[in-house]
Amino acid sequence: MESLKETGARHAGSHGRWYQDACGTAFAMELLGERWSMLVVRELLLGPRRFSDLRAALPGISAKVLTERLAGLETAGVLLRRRLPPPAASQVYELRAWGHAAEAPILALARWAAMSRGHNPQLPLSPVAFMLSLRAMLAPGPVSGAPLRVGFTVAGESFLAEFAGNALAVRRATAEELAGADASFTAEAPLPLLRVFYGHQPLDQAEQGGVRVAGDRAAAERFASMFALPEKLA
Amino acid sequence: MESLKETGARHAGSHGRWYQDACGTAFAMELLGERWSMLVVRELLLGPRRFSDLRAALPGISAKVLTERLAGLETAGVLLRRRLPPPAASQVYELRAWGHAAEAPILALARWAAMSRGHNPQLPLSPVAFMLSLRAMLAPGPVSGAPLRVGFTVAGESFLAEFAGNALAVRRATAEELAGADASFTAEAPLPLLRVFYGHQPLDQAEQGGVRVAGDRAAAERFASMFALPEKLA
DNA sequence: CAGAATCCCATTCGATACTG
DNA sequence: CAGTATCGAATGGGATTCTG
Repeated sequence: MESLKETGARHAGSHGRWYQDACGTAFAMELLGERWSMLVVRELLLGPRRFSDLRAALPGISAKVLTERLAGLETAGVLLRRRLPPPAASQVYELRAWGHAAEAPILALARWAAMSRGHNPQLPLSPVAFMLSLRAMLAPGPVSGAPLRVGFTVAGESFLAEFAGNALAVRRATAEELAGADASFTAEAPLPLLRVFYGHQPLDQAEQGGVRVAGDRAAAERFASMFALPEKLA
Repeated sequence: MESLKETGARHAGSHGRWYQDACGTAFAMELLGERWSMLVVRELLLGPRRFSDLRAALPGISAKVLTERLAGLETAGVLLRRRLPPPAASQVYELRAWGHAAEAPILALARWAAMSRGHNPQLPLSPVAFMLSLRAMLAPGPVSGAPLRVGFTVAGESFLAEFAGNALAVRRATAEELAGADASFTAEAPLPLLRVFYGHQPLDQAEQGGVRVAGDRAAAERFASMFALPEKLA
């Protein structure tokens, strides 16, 4: 058993109230349980973001609260603040290794919530949240098949999804990388893409609704069929 | 109490402020993100509990807050309140199927928190939280081997852990069921057991520290060696 | 024991205004 | 753009009391 000294010291990043509970879940909720904290981490899971990026992705958060959450998460050791090299005089927030490991519980929560009736997928969704949903909702089991590289451009942000060996990796990408993909989806907003990936909407119908599909159409079809929302539970 | 006015069809169980976000993580945090909510669910994961059981397991929660959280979780569809048959005139709270499915994200959060330095395992721990930690920290990979049934009595509460096919099931048990187990651990509090399961403390040393080991000692040894805290991340 | 009802203070939120 | 400062309003939560 590790030493863990500190008689009565509080956890870093704690918000002044803390559970006296050794359970990891309790500790996790001290770190991520404040309003907005987990969504801030979510937005950082696909790479560093600036203050204004985060505000844009989290409609409803105020500058004050975002500032407070970023400071708390930094103190907690979840993320760090990095100043970009001179050309760009700006600052970005970036997850540390441990912060990045929060992806697993975050996706697990998303899968759980999606099993609820009452979950409303019509609300706004950030591009990052949409891309992460693909990782959350990749149908399990032997879906395998040939590797697949699929590009996404959603609301101006580009990503590359790489499927290989029954796992799906997602990262931000440049236009050049998207050119090398097997297929690409482009949309002004995530909502029409949700219809394709979780609503079983056929591709040609989606193209009426603001989705552009480029590249190998069969690959796009196969990729889209790999995702499904979990069944609802009572 | 919340009156649920408003035409806008808010999410059930929402606490009046809500994220406008279709992401499942956001919805999950609306349901479980309030202080104490997730820990209440945790305490129900191994079966129904009474109001006073929950208060005892969650030191620091007030009657008012517990009442509010139970009401909110019931409205959200996570749990339901059941009146026991006449002999016992009391009431219990019980997870619904969907509520029970929250075990996956709850354990994922626990694993994540355990990867942090700063996690203090010396704090008090409820018997349920300890038993769940076994499910969270079962070492992955081909640990297999013969099935194993191990009893636990912690602070007067008894459980049976059944390992088979690389999976570990845990449930409450009666004294008779414990008698049929391959081995049994008994302790007044979870802390000394933590030293055995996560601190690599040898059994005979643990027996100096308030742990009683009964039954097949080799089985007890093998079982204890199946668990490990995840490695810390920076 | 199980909870509802009150009281009341500390914290927190969001909006707005302001600054480098 | 990236925050800070301030302020009124809402909420949270602990303690206490009351009831069946």
